[in-house]
Amino acid sequence: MQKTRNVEQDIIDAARKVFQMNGFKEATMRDIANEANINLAMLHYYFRSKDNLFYMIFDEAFGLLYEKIAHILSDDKLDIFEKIRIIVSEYITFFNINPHIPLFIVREVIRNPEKIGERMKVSINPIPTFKTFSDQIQEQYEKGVIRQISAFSLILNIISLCVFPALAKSVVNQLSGLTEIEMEAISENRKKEVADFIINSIRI
Amino acid sequence: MQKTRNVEQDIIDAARKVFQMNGFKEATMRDIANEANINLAMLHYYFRSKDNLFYMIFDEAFGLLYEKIAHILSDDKLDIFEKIRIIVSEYITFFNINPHIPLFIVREVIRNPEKIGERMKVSINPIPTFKTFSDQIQEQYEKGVIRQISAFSLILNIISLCVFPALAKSVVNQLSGLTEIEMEAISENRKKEVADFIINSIRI
DNA sequence: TGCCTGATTAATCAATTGATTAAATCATTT
DNA sequence: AAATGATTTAATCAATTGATTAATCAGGCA
Repeated sequence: MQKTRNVEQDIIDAARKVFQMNGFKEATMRDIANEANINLAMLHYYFRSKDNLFYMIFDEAFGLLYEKIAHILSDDKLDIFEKIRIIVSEYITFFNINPHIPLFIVREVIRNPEKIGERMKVSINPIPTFKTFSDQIQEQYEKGVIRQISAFSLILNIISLCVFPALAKSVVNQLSGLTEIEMEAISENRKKEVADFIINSIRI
Repeated sequence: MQKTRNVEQDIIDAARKVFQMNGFKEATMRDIANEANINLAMLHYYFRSKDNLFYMIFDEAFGLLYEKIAHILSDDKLDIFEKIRIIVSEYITFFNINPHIPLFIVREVIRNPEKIGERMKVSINPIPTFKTFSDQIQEQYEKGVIRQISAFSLILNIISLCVFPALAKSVVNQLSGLTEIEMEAISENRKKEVADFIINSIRI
């Protein structure tokens, strides 16, 4: 009772894997075809060009990343500290599941800043998100709850602390000789540790 | 009175630029030859293969990064807070001058973990550096000066906060629409801001 | 000067890769 | 069953790229 396979979906799954792992240039249509268990001509039959396939994957990846933080930042039922804890926890989990996404995005932006920059902008709803969070920080600062910091800096610091360790995981792995399981435990620990680190830093 | 040009040095400079910008696979020997104002055959005449050239550039980049932090961490005349301020300042400066190095290294480790992992290890003197810093943290914790944190976590956080913004500069640039001069000013500001952020976080 | 060694060049090779084509196969409808 | 349109395949093309080769050039030395 095998369901007839969905070739398009197989291709997208294969493309996601191959593109995220290797980047646009190093990914080959033949690799994607193999991964999807079809041949090269079929791949071009379903998605006319490498560019087509690629932008589909890129938009999806960037959308996932952006939506996650935007959604939390603009939630007006959460206080600053709750937001920090949730973002840190969700991002660290996300990057454990999708370890190649941050490098993938950074790499492609560097390769083609104008074109990729455009695509990122269309994914972004023009930042009421940012305004909400920024006001919230200002408010808490005026109440004497936290030190002065710009929303920009705080968000950049949060993302830095979540993304970079995921990005550099293979480097740390190689240099430290830790096992996969040990790395996993450290990463799990970091959900609390990083949130505490950030909160301790801004709380007066 | 033109000094006769040093072709080897021209090649190394060209290779550094092209490899760091594009990574191993996307960099072409023809690009390097053009950048060095020689032709392809000359390039192979001086450095037999692309691999040869590449590892020279990789070792240099990784060595620079590592030596910088190792040197400061193992200096026993500096207290923890001084170390943090110096590392943050020097790394932020360094990544402004060499914006492609972090991505370059991460990318190549992912491309070829075993081979590149080996090369990184030979650049590293087996970490008395790390021991010194670790002891120092433990000591300050016992004196009640700082909160408990592992040397590993603290170093990872410091590096994350210095490297990631440099890495993601092109993304931020595209999304924010800030000018080069504004980005430069923010980066300069961050030297103090990031050091404060870290120190506030660990100081009791 | 004439030779010799190292530097330089143009041409070419083989492998890889995105893309296309034309033929073959399959499924659905009449 | 025949026909029609969608799917699948193998073969091929042109461009790119790392590497090599053979020929040429430059300049120091006998």
